[in-house]
Amino acid sequence: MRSGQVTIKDIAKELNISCSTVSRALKDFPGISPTTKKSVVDLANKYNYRPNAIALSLRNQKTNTIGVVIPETVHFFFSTVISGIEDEAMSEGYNVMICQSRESYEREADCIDTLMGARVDGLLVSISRETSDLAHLQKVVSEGKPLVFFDRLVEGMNATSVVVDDYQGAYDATKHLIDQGCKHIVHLEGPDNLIISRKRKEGYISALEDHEMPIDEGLIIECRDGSEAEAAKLFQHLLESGAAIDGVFANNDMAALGALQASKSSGLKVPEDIAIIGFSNWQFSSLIDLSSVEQHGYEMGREAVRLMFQEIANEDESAKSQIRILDAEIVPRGSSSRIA
Amino acid sequence: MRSGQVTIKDIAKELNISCSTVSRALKDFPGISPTTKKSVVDLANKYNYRPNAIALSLRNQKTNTIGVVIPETVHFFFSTVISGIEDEAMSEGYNVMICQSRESYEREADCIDTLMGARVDGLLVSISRETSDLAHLQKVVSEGKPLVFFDRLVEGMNATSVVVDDYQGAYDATKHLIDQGCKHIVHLEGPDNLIISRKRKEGYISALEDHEMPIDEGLIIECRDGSEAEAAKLFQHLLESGAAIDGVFANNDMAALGALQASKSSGLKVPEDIAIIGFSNWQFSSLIDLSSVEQHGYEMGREAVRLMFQEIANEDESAKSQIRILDAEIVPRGSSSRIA
DNA sequence: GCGTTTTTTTCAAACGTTTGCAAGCCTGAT
DNA sequence: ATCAGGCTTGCAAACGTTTGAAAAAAACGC
Repeated sequence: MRSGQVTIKDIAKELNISCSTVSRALKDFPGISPTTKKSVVDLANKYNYRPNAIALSLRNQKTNTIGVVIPETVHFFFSTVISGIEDEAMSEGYNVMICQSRESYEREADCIDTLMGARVDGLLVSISRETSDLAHLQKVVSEGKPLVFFDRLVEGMNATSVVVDDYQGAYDATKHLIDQGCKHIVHLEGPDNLIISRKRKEGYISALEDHEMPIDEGLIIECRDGSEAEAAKLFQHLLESGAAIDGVFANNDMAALGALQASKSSGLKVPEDIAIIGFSNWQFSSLIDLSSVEQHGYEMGREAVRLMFQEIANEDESAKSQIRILDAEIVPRGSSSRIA
Repeated sequence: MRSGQVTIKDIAKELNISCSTVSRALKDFPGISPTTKKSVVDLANKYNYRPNAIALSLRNQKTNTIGVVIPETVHFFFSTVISGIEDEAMSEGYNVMICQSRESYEREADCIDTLMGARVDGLLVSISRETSDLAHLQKVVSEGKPLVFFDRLVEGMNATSVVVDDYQGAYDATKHLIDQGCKHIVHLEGPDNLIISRKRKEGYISALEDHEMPIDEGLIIECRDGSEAEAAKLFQHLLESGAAIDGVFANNDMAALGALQASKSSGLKVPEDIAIIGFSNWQFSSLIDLSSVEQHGYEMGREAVRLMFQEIANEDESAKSQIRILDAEIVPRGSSSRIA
């Protein structure tokens, strides 16, 4: 018995027939005698034969694998997206190969190189924070490989993308606070170089304008690293300055948590004195009853794969470069709900 | 220009030389004239040549890919393990292919089939909750494919495994509560059919015994689905029964959170009236200042890959079937720390 | 100019699979 | 007998790469 897994050759040799016959017998091709077919199938089962996907890929020039480049898998949101990607891909008989860029440009380029070397049938990419040079991505499309971006929109390249509507989510979140009676709403803003941060800020401002509320630049605070501690410190500072505040819309749930902690330690009641809502609906948010905005990561993953399949199927350029914008959905919880 | 990526053949044709020459030129083989080498390398760069990993795999009978079968990627712990797996694998030039069993036996078998078909060089498996029949795994080892289990130990198969020391972690957690002065410690137990639940319960009991404290079966409560709501309800019930309780060691952080909420809503102060510690050190635990036990998932992932490489390298059976037990480490936080 | 060595290049096979085409065999009609 | 026609099977090439062995080309000594 040979060491590795059984191949068509092994079966052919043992039955003294040709590989062609075995191959055809295994896939119900017409023109194979029932006797032969049975003996082949029996032996294949006995030896637990599995077609060698590598050989198939080489022959068919198709790996049935899609590559995913993502900043981090440990982030709850991204792992949710991956889940959606896997489910949708698996249901179509595709495998998924994941690489983490760790928010590094260099690693991202490496990942793409590796996946291109593995001859994946398409690439799903959420670019790293560092990435501004797009040469490595241009190469991908110039070689005719389907490419779909998700979550993070890439400016300066017209490729198919799936993103969540940050503007609308932010607008709704802010409007929700207004509906709860908030008059002085702080925005804990994300890093200015990210598109999502800007979109969310715009949504916040538009909501205020639409409700004829003043925009107070002093109530917009940038949280650069987006950590809980940073937000808590900055927000505490703001409270101590004596500003009248009764609502917070944070760029992410971590920052919202920071605001929550600062509020409580300042003796303010949530949501009575101050209503708080975050963004992203992290797992912990439901646990601590923090209102947030759901980004539907799972659905985003599935949609990205669906668009990918469209690109793989359509040789023509017709379906290219569309941008799918998914709705963000506010999830009101205890931290912001004053009205029963 | 042909559609797909450039191959050695393309380069050979364009330069009117043979594939062999191109291949050797690209990898600094001796016996290639400098002129030829230069022209080949230049053209390869120009066309952005990348060796076809599929073809290489077929030829070398080695895919440089390891397969991972895991119940869920969205669990924080598992995604941490994956992170470790990826880092260690990548550093050795390996790719990782991940399949989720979704805690289903059938899907698990499917995953393994797929990965075997993809001819991964080795398999890393954390079995599903449903799995009791081990035939699909036996097949893997009988075909000589390296197999390493992680996190969930498999009884009845002697394969290499990496697990965390649940017993010791539970012992330390319980001892920690005792050290904080707790006299009546509840254990919120996990489902009895899981080995980890039993180990943790044993650790809890041993710690009590070693400190000459009575084992009160009434203080051991089974939380079957391990949700926060379930734990809160059961614990609330226990409190209302008037039992004297001043400490809780929960099988996982979700249950611990349930106990925390029930305690607070009953007007008990944490940690003064009741000290609480969970298990797994989920991401939210640090955020809500819940004490827990860290399982070092990242390290577990790396270690699993290291053992895998050992198995791939060692043809002999010498290094087989070892069990690596990683230390669990208690992370004391506000929910249990009475002593400053 | 010819034999000999050295340098450079090519050939061919292999990895596992599929598939168009050709070939073998058998049956029955002429 | 011969041949058409239908079943069944085999051959060979292809996918992209590597590599031992052989061949070709160049360089050298005389």
